[in-house]
Amino acid sequence: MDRTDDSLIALRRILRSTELYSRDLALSAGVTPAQLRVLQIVVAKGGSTTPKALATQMGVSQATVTALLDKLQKRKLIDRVRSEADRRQMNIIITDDGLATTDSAPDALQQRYVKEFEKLPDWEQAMMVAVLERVASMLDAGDIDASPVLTIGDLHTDRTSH
Amino acid sequence: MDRTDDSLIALRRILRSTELYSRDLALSAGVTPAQLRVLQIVVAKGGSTTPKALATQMGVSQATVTALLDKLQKRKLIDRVRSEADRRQMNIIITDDGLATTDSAPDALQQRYVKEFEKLPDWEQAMMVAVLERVASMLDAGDIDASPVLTIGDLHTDRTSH
DNA sequence: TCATTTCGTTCGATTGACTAACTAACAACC
DNA sequence: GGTTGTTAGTTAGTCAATCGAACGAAATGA
Repeated sequence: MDRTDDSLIALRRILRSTELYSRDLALSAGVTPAQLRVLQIVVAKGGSTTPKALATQMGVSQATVTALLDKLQKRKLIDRVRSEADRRQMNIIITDDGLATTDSAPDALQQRYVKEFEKLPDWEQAMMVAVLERVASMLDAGDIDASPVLTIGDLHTDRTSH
Repeated sequence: MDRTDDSLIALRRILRSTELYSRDLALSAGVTPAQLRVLQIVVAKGGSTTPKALATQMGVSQATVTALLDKLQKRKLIDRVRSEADRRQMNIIITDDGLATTDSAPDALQQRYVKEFEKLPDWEQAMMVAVLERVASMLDAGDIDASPVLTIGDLHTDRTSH
């Protein structure tokens, strides 16, 4: 029918697959999706960060982050340590149990996607990156700064997509 | 430069934008995302359907649908009418106010995306569709029932395959 | 110094989701 | 008919995630 519809349908499939995976991954890791996201961000930041940074990156309020951290701390997946440099800040530290939890998240989405992506010829990879970035910029409001860590997998890079 | 990371980052930006927009969208229509999604499905079904059908399509329990319908009915966006054919069933009928709500839902994400997409030259549209469908199939488990309505609520649809 | 801002938390509320238990209606069957 | 089982929807109770508002403690700056 229409190319616009085709592209919307494909986009929707992408969104839905990702969401479904993220739920399954979180549940099989024994935490909720939001909690797993927190753990993954802390890991991506090198094992420690602050509630403020988490709230910004996740796009939720500090109050929400506090609630999530309460649950994670109660289960000993993270620790809170007051910062020496700025005593208003709390350092959120991932524990060994927390690391084990993120490690045990199978992350099937990333594995499958990455595996298939890397099988593609060079020109096709380049084309896909170009198109995805174009779509992202078409959707991106511009006032969005945080690049959230979803359950697609860890990225070595830590950019704030502009 | 790592193309795999670049593509994952772009994907995350896409997911992120969609998620943020879906919130604003529903709020500016004066209903919550889940409630808007109920209204949209009822409209898509021709203005009337049953709670059971809604629950199936949304991938949530009937109890959840009942709670959503309670709120929508209290605001006179839908009506409940007991079926004559099978008196166990309720027909969920959208009201004029409900129709007005779905019509006024700006759906900024889709509108902006569509507007920009349709400005692109033909070959570029074709390339984008091809890439998006490829990504979708790389992510997709295989079960699809995608419509060209891009709302985040659809992410919870139809988890029968998991 | 003192006002302002920032950081994190607490509190109260709402939304959306679940399960379990219930009522009402239909469908078979003997 | 009456009994049994299934299906549709609701009710009740619970929980996670989220928000805004109000707060105390700490840093900043005029």
